[in-house]
Amino acid sequence: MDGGVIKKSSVTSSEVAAHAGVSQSAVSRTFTPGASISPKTRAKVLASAKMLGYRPNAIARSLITNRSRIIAVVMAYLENLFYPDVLEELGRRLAAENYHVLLFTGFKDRDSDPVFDQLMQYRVDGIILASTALSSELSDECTAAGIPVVLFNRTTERDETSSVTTRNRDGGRMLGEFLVAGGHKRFGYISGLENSSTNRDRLGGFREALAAKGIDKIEIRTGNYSRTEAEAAARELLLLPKRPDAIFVANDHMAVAVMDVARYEFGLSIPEDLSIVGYDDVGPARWPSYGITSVTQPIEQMVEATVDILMDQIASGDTEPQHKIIPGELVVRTSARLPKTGMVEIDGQKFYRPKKT
Amino acid sequence: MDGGVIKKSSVTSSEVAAHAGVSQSAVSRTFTPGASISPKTRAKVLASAKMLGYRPNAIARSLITNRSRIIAVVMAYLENLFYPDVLEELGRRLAAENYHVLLFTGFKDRDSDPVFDQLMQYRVDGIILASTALSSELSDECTAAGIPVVLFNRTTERDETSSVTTRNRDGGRMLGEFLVAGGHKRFGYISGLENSSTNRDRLGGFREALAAKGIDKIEIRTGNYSRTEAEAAARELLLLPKRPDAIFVANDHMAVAVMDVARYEFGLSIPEDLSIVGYDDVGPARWPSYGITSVTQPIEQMVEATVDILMDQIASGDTEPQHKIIPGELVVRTSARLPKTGMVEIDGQKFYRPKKT
DNA sequence: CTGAAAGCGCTTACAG
DNA sequence: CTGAAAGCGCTTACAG
Repeated sequence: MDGGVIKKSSVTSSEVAAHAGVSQSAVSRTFTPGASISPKTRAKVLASAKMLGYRPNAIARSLITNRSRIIAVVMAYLENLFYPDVLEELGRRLAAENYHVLLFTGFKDRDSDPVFDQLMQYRVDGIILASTALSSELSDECTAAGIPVVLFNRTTERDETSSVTTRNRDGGRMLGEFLVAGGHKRFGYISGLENSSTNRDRLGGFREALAAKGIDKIEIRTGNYSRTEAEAAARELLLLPKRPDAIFVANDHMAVAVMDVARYEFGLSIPEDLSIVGYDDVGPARWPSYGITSVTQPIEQMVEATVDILMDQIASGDTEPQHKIIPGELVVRTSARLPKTGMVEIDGQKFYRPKKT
Repeated sequence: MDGGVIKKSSVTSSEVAAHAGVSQSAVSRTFTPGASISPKTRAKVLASAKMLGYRPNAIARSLITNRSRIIAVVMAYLENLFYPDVLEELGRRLAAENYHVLLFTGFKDRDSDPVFDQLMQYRVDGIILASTALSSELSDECTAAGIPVVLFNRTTERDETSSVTTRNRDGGRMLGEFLVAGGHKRFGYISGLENSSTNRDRLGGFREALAAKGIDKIEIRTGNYSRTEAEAAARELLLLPKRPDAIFVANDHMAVAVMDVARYEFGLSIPEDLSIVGYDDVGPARWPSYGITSVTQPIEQMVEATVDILMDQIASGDTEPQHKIIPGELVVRTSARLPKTGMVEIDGQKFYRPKKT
């Protein structure tokens, strides 16, 4: 009795061919969707393959097709649950397209050149940069090599690289209007990475909304998307002689830390003493301990757009930059005082949608 | 003027060889650490390579060396920050060994066979299973193919696959002793996946500690490592006529949800009305809103052990299962009433280390 | 539909 | 140290 899987290092298509009594080409065609092969031959091959435990070698296939079916994902800030959520959705969507994720973590800045070198060595079919920017030389190099690159949740100045973002400026503006309508008087802002496009746009929109009401003064401190730095920034703001009564924190990840500092170090009640709003609508923002009023970044839509751009560019070979901007929505919870009007409730979830005047 | 990077699909070693006036072998040797090549030839090659924008094709190299330098990481539960932390550390440590991570997410159960098929096609050099078990056939198949597999934070019954875990039984026991010493009388347990080894061990140790004090009754509900299910489990426990005064939740991710339910749905004070302890010592456990008394799972040590096993087995070709068990420690915070004795404070961090009797 | 053959871009004995 | 050559495991014209 034998009948089991052959215990050998790796079965090749030639071995299967020999076993099935066909050519190696026939084996290859059996495992190539759409190749011309008779049902009969195919069945023979499949039987032998199963018996021998054959699996096509994706490496050898890649070498010849010039397609690795691998997408490099460069992602930092994994401690911010927004990114693990994105990663999971990316994995799902790419798997559905029969692509795989080669993950590079821990590159927050433009120090990504070494990682980039490795991406290139693996001849990845596309690159998703979720929290890093490439230097423009690298970006050029990808374009030259015909490898599509998509920036996720970030743009570059000259828009020379494809990107998927949400309407950060609108979001910042909505939060500003919301806080003004809530009767707040003194405003603070805790920034993310100062030179990141999301940070600039959120602050820009916020400024604009306040300016429209004649408010020009915003106390700004830097949090760099880091919990620890956000805590320090919060302490500075809350120690101010004229303490803000509303703080916009550039993302929920930091907003959680800011709330903890306000409550547990300063003994403040939220939102009675201090209103806090964030951005992303990430997990902890929805936990009852925080209930952060926030602007959503719809992960599924963002990921879908990212994968669509990539698939399109891989198929067409045209890496002309594409930009997708997705609207977000202001979700109202308990971390900020409410305006008298403009609240809408849908399925138990509150939104702020003031009448346009 | 030219002098820029050549805009071509991909530069090969032969092109570099032609440009440098050497053989293709010489180019290969230049990029193979330890290969015998004269400094002079090497310099020539390097110069041409740079000028042409050459990067060795890792795919072609893999085909011939039978080493992809890719490790497959299968991971689920990314919404539990423990796992993103693990992922980041794994990325760092593997990168240091010049390995890369091919990530497969979203496979919680033994439904991992399709994903497994793909791992195999990419001829990965090793597999890390962080929240999935392979069926034993698959495990056998990896062994047959000589691919090292390490279970992270999980073991199998027959210990036929290498694993890295912490002393979950000891941890459960310590938590039990801690709660008994704290004067609690009625105990609840919210489980993780019931058939996971970590869950069984944590509960086993907890049971043992209580039994040693003559306590046999534990109200058990199932949380399956899911926030929503943990909330439901908490509601059931807190609705009991004789409500527990101490609940051990199988991990911090669920414990956070349980605390929120206790406080915001039942209006309970923690730890006055109810003590809660968790496991993992994950980010939110340390946030002041929660301050969960928990048992640490030292991620750096666990990841180091995992990578060590993998590197060892890849180098030696010997995939004999290895098991590494790392001790954890009971970190005391504010979510549970304190025992009168046995507390130790080190660097502002409290631990429970009762004298052994 | 099928097989023989070339070739993807490398590494690595082998001979010099 | 160096080059010519074989070969890794496939895909894909090409001819039949």
